[in-house]
Amino acid sequence: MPARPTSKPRARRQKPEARPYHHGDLRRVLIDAALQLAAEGAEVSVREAARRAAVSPGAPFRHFPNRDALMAAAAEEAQRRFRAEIEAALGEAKGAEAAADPLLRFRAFGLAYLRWAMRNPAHFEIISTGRYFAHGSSPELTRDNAELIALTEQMLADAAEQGLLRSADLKRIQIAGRALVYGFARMNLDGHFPRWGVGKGEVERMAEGVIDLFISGIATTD
Amino acid sequence: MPARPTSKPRARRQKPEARPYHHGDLRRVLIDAALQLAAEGAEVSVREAARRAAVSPGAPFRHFPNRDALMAAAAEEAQRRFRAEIEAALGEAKGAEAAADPLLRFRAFGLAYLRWAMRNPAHFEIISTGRYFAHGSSPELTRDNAELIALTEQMLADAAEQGLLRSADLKRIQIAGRALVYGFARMNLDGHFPRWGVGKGEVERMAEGVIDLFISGIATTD
DNA sequence: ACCTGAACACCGTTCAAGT
DNA sequence: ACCTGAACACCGTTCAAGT
Repeated sequence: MPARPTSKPRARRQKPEARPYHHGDLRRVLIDAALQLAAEGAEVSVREAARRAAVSPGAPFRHFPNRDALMAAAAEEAQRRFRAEIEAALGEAKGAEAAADPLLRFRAFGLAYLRWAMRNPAHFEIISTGRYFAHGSSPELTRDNAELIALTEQMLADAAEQGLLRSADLKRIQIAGRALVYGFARMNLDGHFPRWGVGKGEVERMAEGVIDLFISGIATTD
Repeated sequence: MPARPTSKPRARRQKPEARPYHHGDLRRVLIDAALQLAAEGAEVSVREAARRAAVSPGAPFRHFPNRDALMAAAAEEAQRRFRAEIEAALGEAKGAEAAADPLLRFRAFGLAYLRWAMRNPAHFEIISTGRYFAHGSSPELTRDNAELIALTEQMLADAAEQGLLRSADLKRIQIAGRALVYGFARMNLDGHFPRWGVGKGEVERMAEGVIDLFISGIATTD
């Protein structure tokens, strides 16, 4: 949408985007600024977000009680994007033979998870770290997360029903799978891969390899 | 060691612990303060460490060029303790049948890794996170880490030689194993376990279960 | 109803001055 | 050689005052 500088000065409400911000959706703008800052590898500070929104240092506190609340809101937004991509990937996988094979869907899930984490490390961190804010205090984050957990739980239950799993301890498999995938994502984030001899270009291939290793480990051998 | 307040005032060097600090090994004291702060769940700040050492805010900068250097020094100390515990655990395992079975040693390694991480989460974070400082800038951390990596590498090579592994891709197994164990430790650290229905008391048992699941997945079935 | 701008208590870091 | 204490530029947060 182009700006509309030709509108009369003092335009009445209707479209409150005549001047840059000042009256725009500051909340939204602050969240976007926070995500941008993180993506740039910078520390996310309320003041810098305010600066980018061209408002005074105190203005953000009219929309968020404190810094953690801003981070939580940013995390909610990032999680929304994360989820959208995972569900899109699962949607694609559904068309193929994956519809019948729950372990292929499990694989597609893990792959989508890692691909997003590899490509959006800073946003992934905001979602998953426990440092910035109490994850449990956001109902949206809690619900979203529970739904993703339920999704993989169902895949494993289906797999078990079809006799595809060597072990009946689904909870253990699920947590091991999540630890694997979360650990891989965090190794990337925390800069561990150089010392493991995994170069930038190999990371996504290695992600796939590691997922396949895990799945072949839990699957019945036939 | 008890203090020696009976020594003459103005005691010559020899034992520079007559007065609390002020001339003691401030560097050491600051590192310990940083580790204590982390263990208490507080933010580690140079100023607070200085306060605990009863020195002025500028004093630490005579021993560390900046905050990151203090964090790196704290990480080196934590890594030393971490390594000591892992090697002790491997030493014990060596007596038993584990000496002959490289996968049992691999298991003992993973268990010791997770046990330490579960019991010292804040120190584990200082070691492993990439945020506080550039891990590669500390030769000691780099060397220590490389040695631990070489250790597990050797275990897997032995296992492969004895025909205990289903796959010949040792690098992939090694990275998957590390991702599993690192991810589990971080899930604990980042407060994920409540939402996965893993209670405080179950975490260590689950750690064991997850390691066993992984090993049974990579081992030849016989 | 929302924003400004000054203020406060923090923090990392520097630097002259002290011993 | 090492530490103090004041200073500076930041940050989160509050609050009176403006529109």
